[in-house]
Amino acid sequence: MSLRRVRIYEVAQAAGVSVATASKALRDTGRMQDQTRARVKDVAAQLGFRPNAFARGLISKRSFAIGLLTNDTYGRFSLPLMSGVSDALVDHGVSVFLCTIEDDEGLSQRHVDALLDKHVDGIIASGKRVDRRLPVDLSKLPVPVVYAFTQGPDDSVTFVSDDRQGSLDAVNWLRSIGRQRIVHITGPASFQSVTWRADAYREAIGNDGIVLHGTWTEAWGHQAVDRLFCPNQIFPDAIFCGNDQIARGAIDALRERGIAVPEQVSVVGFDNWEIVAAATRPPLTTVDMNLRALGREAGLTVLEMAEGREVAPGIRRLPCELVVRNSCGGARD
Amino acid sequence: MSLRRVRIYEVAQAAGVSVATASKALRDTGRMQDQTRARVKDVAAQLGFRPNAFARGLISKRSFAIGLLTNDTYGRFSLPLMSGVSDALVDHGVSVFLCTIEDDEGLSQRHVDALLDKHVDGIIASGKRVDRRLPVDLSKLPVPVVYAFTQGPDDSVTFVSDDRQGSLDAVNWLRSIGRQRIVHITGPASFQSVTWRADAYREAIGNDGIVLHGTWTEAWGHQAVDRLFCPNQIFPDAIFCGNDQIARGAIDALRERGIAVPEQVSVVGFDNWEIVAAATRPPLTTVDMNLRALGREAGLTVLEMAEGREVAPGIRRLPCELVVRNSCGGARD
DNA sequence: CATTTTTGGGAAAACGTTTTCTCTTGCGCA
DNA sequence: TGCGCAAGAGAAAACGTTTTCCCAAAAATG
Repeated sequence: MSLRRVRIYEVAQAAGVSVATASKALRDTGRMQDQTRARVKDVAAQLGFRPNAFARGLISKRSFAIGLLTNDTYGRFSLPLMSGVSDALVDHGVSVFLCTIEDDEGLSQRHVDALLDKHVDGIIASGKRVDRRLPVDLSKLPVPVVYAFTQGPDDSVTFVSDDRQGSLDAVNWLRSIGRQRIVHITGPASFQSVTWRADAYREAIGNDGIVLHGTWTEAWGHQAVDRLFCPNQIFPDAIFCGNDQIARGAIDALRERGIAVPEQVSVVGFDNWEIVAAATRPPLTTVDMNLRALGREAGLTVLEMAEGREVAPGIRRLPCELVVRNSCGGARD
Repeated sequence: MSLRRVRIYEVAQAAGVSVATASKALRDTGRMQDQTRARVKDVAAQLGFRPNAFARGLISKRSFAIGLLTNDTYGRFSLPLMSGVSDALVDHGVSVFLCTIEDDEGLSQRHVDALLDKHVDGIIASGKRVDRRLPVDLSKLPVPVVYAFTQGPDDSVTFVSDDRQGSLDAVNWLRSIGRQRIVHITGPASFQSVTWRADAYREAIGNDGIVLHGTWTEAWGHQAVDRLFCPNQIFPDAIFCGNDQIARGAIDALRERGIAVPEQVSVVGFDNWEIVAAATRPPLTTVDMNLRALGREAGLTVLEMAEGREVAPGIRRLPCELVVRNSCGGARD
């Protein structure tokens, strides 16, 4: 390992110009003959010159690094987000520090301190719950902060998915394939996203409907089906589930009762968590929150702010997308 | 945002010493009266002085950042690993760049270039498969590299889990609770880990046993059970599965056939993928590869190398751990 | 008391860029 | 011919530390 790195000084010498001219040639600034510029660039490429980030940062105050803070240890939400951020930024030469802080205030602070010490160009705060804050105050940092899939202060730039639109799409899809008695099995009422999704469900079916609250687990999906499909009752012909795990539990329960999915009952999930959605039998039609896209937007936005452009605060809702598999029947036109 | 950062110059002034003395006081080097040192430190703390990482790096050539490269987009393996790395290093002031490179050579190269440009102190290469290499050559980089859960060159420092020991533990546990007819349902024979686990299985039961190869899916677990439990046959009384998804498929299939788990058949998985292992009914007893510990070791090792200490190349196998839940019956003493 | 050694601390160089001046040269124009 | 101006390029300052000398005073030594 360790070939000595070549400095701009060497490039300048080899090209027969001064260091100043070499720098200007490479950065496309200053005035000089096109020929000179080309020659310097050639030499630099040949020598494999890569400017020293420390020296450059010392002057420009930019590190081309950002931090992604998350309390989602499991990566359910933060990984697609991260992937989007990274995607959007790698071509700008920006790398991403991932810091998982699991609701520990001390740990969070240490991570944030480490990020600030390294002069990150910005921070993206993200979480596993859109209606909770991270256990650390990022509001008076010397770098720009954007929030994605977590709650920020009032005047912050925040990206979330449009749960209402996603839910409307899901329920309307069920209606469009002829389903009439659609119920909603979902998570704890204390979650903001539960409210959004349930409200949209009611809005789409045009009446109060049936909303069952429980936990975010397969077990609850099971149990809810047991409750809905007891004898001497008119059975639902479709279930809109608050997440994919509930949907999977529901589908398993339906199969155990000999009720055919999707022939007799259609099931839609929420999250498009591949590992769950692809393993259900039949594979699950579900709402994808487009977290990668969310990450991309968040990444580009924090970069803009780092470059000094003003960004209006507010909540940006990015559209969800219904991913049609086989748990509903019908076929999207 | 943006309170001007205080420079060491201001600290020196406020403490009535020179910049040189201030630096030495803070870094615990040089010679001076204890009282002077204490005073400088006090003032620095009071002013909230944080040394500029660019200036420092320019001299020390250290960034206190490392890169974690992985092609495991889904994070199944890389997230626990990352978590361990980060854990071990955050208290050394080191942050971790996460780069997911999904088997794309160009993308990999861009990420690696970005890391080198930032003068990372080291790189940890990791993957989703222990017998595959990343699509990029890290062998002649100017920074130390360690490999974790992926294959490196022959003379590299590599960390993997001890699949043999983990498998022996699992099968011996089944034997210790009285199981006699133990079969092994696992993934494609082309995987190194499949071979390790199957060999250990055979070693533990002392004969050839029954090994069924298929895919890493629930569907295969299902199917394999269908094949094993056809009438007019002596049924196995335990299944050692190559991963948790297969185990889940198997358990579901057993339940559908009215075979009681764990009363009639014990099932053990591999991976301890919480989301699967905790959702099976009953919850799955399974082998945990201790990826966090793996990450911790890899992190500390790459740091040692960054600090210039020699580390002997070779493959380090870290122990697995059997996590006992309810899919086997019995109870560990 | 004279010399050497140690102690405490400062001046300045170094790290590798970018950027702001400044300088020379050549050219157009009256 | 003399003047102004633009083009092209370089010298040097700046960024904020760390580190290497160096120096004066104090202490130890003979």
